[in-house]
Amino acid sequence: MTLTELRYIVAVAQKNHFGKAAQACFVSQPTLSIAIKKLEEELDVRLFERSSKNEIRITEIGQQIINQAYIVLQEAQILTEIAQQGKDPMSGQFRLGVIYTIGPYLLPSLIPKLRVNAPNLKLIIEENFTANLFQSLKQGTLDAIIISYPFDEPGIETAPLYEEPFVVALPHNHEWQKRRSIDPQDLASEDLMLLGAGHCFRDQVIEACPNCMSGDSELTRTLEGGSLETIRHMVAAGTGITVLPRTSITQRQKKESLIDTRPFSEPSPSRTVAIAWRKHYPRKEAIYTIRDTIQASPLEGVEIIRPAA
Amino acid sequence: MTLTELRYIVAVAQKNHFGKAAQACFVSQPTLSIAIKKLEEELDVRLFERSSKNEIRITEIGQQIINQAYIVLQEAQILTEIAQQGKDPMSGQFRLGVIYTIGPYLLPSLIPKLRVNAPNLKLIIEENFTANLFQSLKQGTLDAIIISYPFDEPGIETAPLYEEPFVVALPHNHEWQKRRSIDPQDLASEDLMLLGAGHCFRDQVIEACPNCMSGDSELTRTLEGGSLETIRHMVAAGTGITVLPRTSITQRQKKESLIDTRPFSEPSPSRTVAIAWRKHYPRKEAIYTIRDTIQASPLEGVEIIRPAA
DNA sequence: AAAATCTATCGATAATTTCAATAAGTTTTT
DNA sequence: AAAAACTTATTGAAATTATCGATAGATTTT
Repeated sequence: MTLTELRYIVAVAQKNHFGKAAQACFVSQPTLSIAIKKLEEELDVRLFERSSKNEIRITEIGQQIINQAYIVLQEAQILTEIAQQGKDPMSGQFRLGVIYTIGPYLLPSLIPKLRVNAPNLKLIIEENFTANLFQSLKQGTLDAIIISYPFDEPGIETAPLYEEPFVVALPHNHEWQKRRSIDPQDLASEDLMLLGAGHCFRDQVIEACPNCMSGDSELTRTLEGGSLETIRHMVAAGTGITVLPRTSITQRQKKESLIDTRPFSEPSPSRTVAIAWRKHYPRKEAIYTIRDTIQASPLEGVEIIRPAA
Repeated sequence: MTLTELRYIVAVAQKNHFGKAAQACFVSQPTLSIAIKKLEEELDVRLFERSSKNEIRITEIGQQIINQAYIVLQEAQILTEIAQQGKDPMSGQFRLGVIYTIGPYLLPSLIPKLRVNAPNLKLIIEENFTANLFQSLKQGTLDAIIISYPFDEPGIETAPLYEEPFVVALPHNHEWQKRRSIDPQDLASEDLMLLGAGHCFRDQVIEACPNCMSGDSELTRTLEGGSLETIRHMVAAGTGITVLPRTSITQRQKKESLIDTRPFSEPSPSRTVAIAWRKHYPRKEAIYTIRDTIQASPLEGVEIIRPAA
């Protein structure tokens, strides 16, 4: 049984005439006759009662089968309509994962812009650790993730978005207030508060600032489940200092905040934020749009990166 | 789009593996790959995300399309089931027409026998004049009709069932009581009651009995819309005599009835009862079964006719 | 590097579809 | 009765499509 054969019998039922049905199907009359004969043989059922002169008649069972054939064809039509409607790569769900230390700063500006640049894209956001995001990406639960380099996994492609410097956050009364910039080495002597294990930002800070964890203070373990915002409030309260990614500090926040920030002395430690997707992901256009949207109006204080390519 | 292609994509979705899906479809892997590629090109949609090592992934739109493909295949399956169930020519509706002067005598014995011989045949009966039955047969509203010869129409085939003699019906007190048989010529002198126009039996009696309608009595017009049973009661009441087909007289009726019957003198006038159907009617088996059922246990007093064939 | 595991592609062959021409069967007209 | 008209079935050739085995290409694992 083929869809073509079903189209033929429906046409014959409508036209009550093999020749006219063939015309309506844009085939010759023998083509249609043979196809119907083949279907009748396959089903072992006589669908039409042919008579030479008068119009043909549909058998009782033939009518039932033609009704069902019509249903099959309608469902097939719906299938093509689904394909038609969904073939725009810029429409449908797009599940984007973002790590904890980027999401709160990047998404507020990104989401409204994407609403404009890709109005049919139904964005679904998940914030999590890099490791969890990667698992979901590999598994297919996420379409793309925004993470920090280094990130190199088989079957996964990445594109850098921007380079983001780290800054030091101080309480208002801190003695480093008078410094213009901070040397990473100096952090070893301070009460440094960091995120818990699992946050790549924690590892990056530790790597950038030699011996900063030498004390391995009680404080660190206390903050195991916390967020950058929690730490920021603790800095304001004078509990200690911390290192923040530059994008967590907006111009507006700088003025109103209870903390002060200082850049590191050059070369400043930094992280490269990137977007990653499965190598064979079919809707790369959507990913490129997200990348371009982010790069078209970068967050304060970052340096956008365009790959050599 | 073909049903085969839909089967392939459903298989791939189930197996998550092109090779295993191909095996399940009993085709080689290249066959399946090419078919899916062709469908993807036709729909202009990527259904699967292929990666060399890991299992394949279904795209969002692909999942929607596969769901719909499953529906299409299910409906196609239902179609074959309809065909399977309905392909027995001895099942389904069978619309049988019978003329007024046969139905009441033939059907009471025929219907129960057919219930046994063709238990799945849903018999639907229509009684009418020959002309109306013929129209319905030609139009396809009836599958077969039981009529009396002569009956010769283009596109219609017939088979004789039995030869039925005519008999004379008399009131108990009639002077012909003493006769063993009646000569058709003698009817001309009697008050003969006949059916109205349209009944072929009327015409056959008139043809068989010369001058019987010479008087063209008032009575005849009175009976225009009547039935044989009405006339029978009028004979019993002594209003006149009539001619009846032999099958309207059963053994039991003979004893209990208020009328007497006498055969015609040989050669007796008679009618040939036959079954007729459209030449290309596809369920001839059903017709043959009806014919054979009637002939296997003929009504009283008839002579069954087997065609030379 | 090599092996293993997928899917894609190639080239040849088999099967199917398609058409024009025409046959065969009926009915209507002449 | 023969011819014309009309309809579906059949035939034979050509084009298209489906199929397979072999193998290439890509990627991950050993």
